[in-house]
Amino acid sequence: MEQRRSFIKDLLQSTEVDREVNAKGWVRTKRGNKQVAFVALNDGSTINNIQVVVDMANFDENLIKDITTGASLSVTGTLVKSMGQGQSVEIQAKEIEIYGTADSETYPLQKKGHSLEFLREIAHLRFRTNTFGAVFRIRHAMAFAIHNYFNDRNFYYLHTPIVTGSDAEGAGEMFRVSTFEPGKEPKTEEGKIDYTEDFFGKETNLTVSGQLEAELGATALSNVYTFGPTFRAENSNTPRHLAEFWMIEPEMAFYDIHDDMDLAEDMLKYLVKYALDNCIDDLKFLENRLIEEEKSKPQNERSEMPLIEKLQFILNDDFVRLTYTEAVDILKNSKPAKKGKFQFPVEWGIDLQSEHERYLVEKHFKKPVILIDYPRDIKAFYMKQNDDGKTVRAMDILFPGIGEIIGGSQREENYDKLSARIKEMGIPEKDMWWYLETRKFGTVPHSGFGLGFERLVLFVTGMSNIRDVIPFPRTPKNAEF
RNA sequence: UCCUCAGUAGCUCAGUUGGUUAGAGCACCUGACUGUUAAUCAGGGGGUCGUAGGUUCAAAUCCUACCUGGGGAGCCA
Repeated sequence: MEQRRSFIKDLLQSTEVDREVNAKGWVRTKRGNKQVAFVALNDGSTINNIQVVVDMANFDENLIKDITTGASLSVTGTLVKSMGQGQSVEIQAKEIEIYGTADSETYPLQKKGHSLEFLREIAHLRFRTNTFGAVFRIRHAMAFAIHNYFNDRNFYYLHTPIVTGSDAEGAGEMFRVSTFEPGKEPKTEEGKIDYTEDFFGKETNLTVSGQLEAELGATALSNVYTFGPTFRAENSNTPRHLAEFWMIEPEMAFYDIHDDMDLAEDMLKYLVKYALDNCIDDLKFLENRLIEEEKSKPQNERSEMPLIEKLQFILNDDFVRLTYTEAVDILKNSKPAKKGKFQFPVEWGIDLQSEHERYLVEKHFKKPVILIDYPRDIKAFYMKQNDDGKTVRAMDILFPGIGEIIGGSQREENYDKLSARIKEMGIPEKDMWWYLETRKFGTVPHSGFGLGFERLVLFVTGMSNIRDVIPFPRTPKNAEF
């Protein structure tokens, strides 16, 4: 009788031995001698492999030859207590079927470790490594936990459009969406491209944010969130930026900026705790990988604490909350400022530079920091204006090593103030009529924020390049796979 | 986009002030070994030194441009 396939994760936890089982997966390593071979098999259900013991006497020599790193197998045999050290159970193979061989001369993955840069060039195969297996299992867990978190708190998952007709958000350069043939665009009498002839009858782009649409949902459903792809055509070449990334944007009616911060902090802690509770094997692996990697670095470039401790540390303490103005005072009185070490001098009104944020988070407070009440001139039009006439109710959450992980604000709900600000900033009012109408009819105080999903995964996995926490990174000059 | 560092075997890297036939570890192939743990041991094959020019008797090594990648900055999530 055909044995039903078990996941390796379940087999490894099983105490029920001396029974026939079937496992399917990919070979990580094979070792042994003329009498017996040991095959480490992995099926992605866990970072751990199951050891398949092959008594050479029972199998065709050519079959065993084809079992090389990367080959895919179905193994039927007896789950037994391991005779060797290093694992509690193993499969004594009775039957082995090879689905696909992997020519050892040309298969790019080896038993030994590869650099992340090399693996990025073979992103179609990197899932098969321990590191990327761990990263993408954790990425899944975080996505799942986000839906859990919101579902448990009366939030509705709102699907905002990927193709948008408004370019008012001002969140960055956009990718145009058009069905015009390049070079053959119809022209108006003035010689400009005539978008009324285009598929949507107007100029359209890929979304840079679902926030404005989410606000519309929140003014009826109370609490909504979006979780979808976001596109920015910025020529950003850093380990923290992607042209295509995923963003979570909750939007809550009747929330002020303090409720907004409470939610953001609670959610981040929930997600970190979820990873610790559900992904500990993968986290342990990533922690060790990091320790190994940092051995070759000088002392001062190594992390201050191991990954798991760093995650636990986030849970234990409240995030520091202070105003932009207070932060500027701290920076002005800081050692680096007095010694002229900052490349950019600190002055009230400037947008804080990376070096300033890093000082606050990594040197001064040594914990996550939430900054609020930024100068209105450096923030978006929709943020609620404070009574001082100078600042807005914005909040940024800064994480060590990541920088801004969340950016949010209380929204301006006053029609007159909002439309005045739109005019002031030269945003085409005719494109914003629908947004403004939510302030005309039954307006409510409301708030929201945007969480960069990859930045979250970056923090939780301890990886250092954002291109290694999304399966197929899209960056300037790179859309391979 | 700017600054900076790098590109040598399938992978990771060494290669001195320019000087014979460019090396190592791992991987791969062959062989040995009765239970291995990224197995071990012995042997073997494997290179247009990122690309294109230039300097020189002579270039992996020096110069210029370009390409690719890392790190930092800006833009931001």
